[in-house]
Amino acid sequence: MPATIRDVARASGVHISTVSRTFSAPHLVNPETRVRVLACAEDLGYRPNRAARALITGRTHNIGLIVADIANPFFPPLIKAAEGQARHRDYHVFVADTNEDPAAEEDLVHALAKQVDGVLLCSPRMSNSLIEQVSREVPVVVINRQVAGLPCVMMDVGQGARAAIEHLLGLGHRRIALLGGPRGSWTAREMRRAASAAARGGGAELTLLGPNQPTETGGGAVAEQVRRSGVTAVLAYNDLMAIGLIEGLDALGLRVPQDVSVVGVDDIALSRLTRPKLTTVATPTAAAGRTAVDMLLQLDSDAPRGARGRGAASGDRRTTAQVMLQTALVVRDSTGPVPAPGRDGTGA
Amino acid sequence: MPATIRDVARASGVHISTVSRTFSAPHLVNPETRVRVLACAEDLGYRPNRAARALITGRTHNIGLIVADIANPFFPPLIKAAEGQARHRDYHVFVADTNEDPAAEEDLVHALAKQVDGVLLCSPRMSNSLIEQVSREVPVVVINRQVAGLPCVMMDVGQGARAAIEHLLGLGHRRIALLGGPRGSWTAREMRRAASAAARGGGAELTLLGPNQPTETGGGAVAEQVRRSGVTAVLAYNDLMAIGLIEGLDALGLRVPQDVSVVGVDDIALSRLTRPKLTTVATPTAAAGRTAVDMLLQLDSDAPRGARGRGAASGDRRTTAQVMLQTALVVRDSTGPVPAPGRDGTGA
DNA sequence: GTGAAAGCGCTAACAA
DNA sequence: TTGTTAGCGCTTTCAC
Repeated sequence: MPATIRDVARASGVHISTVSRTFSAPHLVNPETRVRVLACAEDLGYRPNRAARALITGRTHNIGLIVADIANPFFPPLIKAAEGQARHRDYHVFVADTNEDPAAEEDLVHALAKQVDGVLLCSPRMSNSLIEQVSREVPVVVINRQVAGLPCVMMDVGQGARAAIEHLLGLGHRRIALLGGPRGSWTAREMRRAASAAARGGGAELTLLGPNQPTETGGGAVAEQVRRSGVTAVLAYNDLMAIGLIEGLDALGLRVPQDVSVVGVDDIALSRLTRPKLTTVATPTAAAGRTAVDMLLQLDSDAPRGARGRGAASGDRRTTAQVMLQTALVVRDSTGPVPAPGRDGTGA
Repeated sequence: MPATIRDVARASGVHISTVSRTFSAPHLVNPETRVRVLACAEDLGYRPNRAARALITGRTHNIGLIVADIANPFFPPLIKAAEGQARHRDYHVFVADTNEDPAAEEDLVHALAKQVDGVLLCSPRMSNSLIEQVSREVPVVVINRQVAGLPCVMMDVGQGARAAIEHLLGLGHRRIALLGGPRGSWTAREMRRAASAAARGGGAELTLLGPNQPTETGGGAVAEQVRRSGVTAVLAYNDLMAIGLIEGLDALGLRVPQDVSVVGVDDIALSRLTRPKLTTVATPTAAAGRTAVDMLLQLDSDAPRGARGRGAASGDRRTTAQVMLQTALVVRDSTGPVPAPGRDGTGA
């Protein structure tokens, strides 16, 4: 039913290769021929079949975007930005959800590999070595993780965690807890490292709680632990956990920020809408999505491809960019001065 | 670099057509040959190229999912559910964002058409006639809208709106406002119709405010109008607007639910986390995503396709299902009894 | 049960 | 500037 290149050729009285050129190398065809072909194409509603084209050019003009959980509010802005940037460059985006399952990540990369020019791996839970391995099958840009030798887009959560701890120190807190994230998370590791250093430098004690599910439920689940630990402030792995924790503390009769200060990470839209409004480390998720797409497409345009170009210099290691995006502490209402001794929730 | 069917054929000493059969019609090949071929394939890391296969079978095993705004919290659960269901059936999903732009919707369908077996149109802003038109190019399932002759998955927001109004009537409210949604929204129209009827039936006066942007900002923007209108309760087009409205009313010194009751629609995750917790009409978004995928794939398996089957009975109108999913009112803390006269925010 | 051959829609040498 | 030819990776008749 849909018109093919042959239909257009027939209608405009030229060979199919001329039609092909009209679309993929217009400058190589006589202007008059071109307008005629274009008119016929328009007429028939012809659009080149990208899949057929990909078969020979080696470029699909598709990319894959693999995330742990589409419904986690951290990801949608990233997905939206990546998709927008990709489409702006005339690429379509496969989105896939792994449900936080490392094995699903690997499967997905393999399944998508033939249909895409590259894959964006967001906050992968796979091991670094596995990532390197799959990156030999299809170009990969990693988001939210550093993998040596691979292009990566990271957010400087280390700096963010430091800023958060210093903010808490400045409010007088000396007993602080870090609500860790999921096992295998690069972000969680970076936060831990930076928060520990900052706490140590400020003469504060940092209690590590975790690993935890990076969700509201995960945050609520540790409320009791937080209470028992006697800390006066908490830095959570992300906003969702922070919000869950605040709810949990509330249920235990502890007020935020009067009894306990809580800081999140990500600055999801939600963090502005809860009561109290959340103090959090804003991460540039949309920028990360755009940047990652640009890097992937850059990689792609460098790489030799296609039926003919195969086996050429495709193995050369070009300098692989690693980008670190800045974060910023946003102080809202969930942090406050350390409570006076005796006023804390564990006492009277 | 990636292994092709020919590599496998060479390695296992059979013709490529035998390898092909091993994957697409295993029962037609001798068990012994089959295991040998499979072993070689495994060995070489061979996976059939779906795009090449699609060229001849006419089935891409991809679907398109077109939404107005990925970052609108209403959509991610739907996207997640649809993607999960699709992948469960061995389909990959292109996700595209139109930024609420009807023209972008049309472009996207055309751009995706050749690469997918069908498209899911979520809350489309296009006209019905345009939807019918594009549905002739590629199978379409419409979500959140009724289009005659096309398969549709709807949520019964009419019933939901009625339940919400009745809930408010039961609390004594007689002056109620309906915060309308965006222009061209089927949901907005259904809500208006049902809410008007229910209000009339209950002897209440319904003030229509809108159309509005279906966002938090859109909700906040009408707070002043709501105050001036003197209503004691508001039914908002969606939760985001309801939450924005509550914020806006708060800024004007009006308390929810003491001064004004507010009901949302959708029951997004967020609605459980704000203060007050939102009373809202829960819509089964995940179920809608799954159902729509199932309907699309059903359609797909009915349709004759492929290079050979072309032009057969592809024009026949099979009975196109239209599914209406139930909604449910969830009463939380943003609704309460009508304030006693004199206590309302416009007075002392 | 397997191989030979044609061809899906398209691009890319090469020749004219 | 245009046409000819070969072929991307795969499936599917049709013989054998």
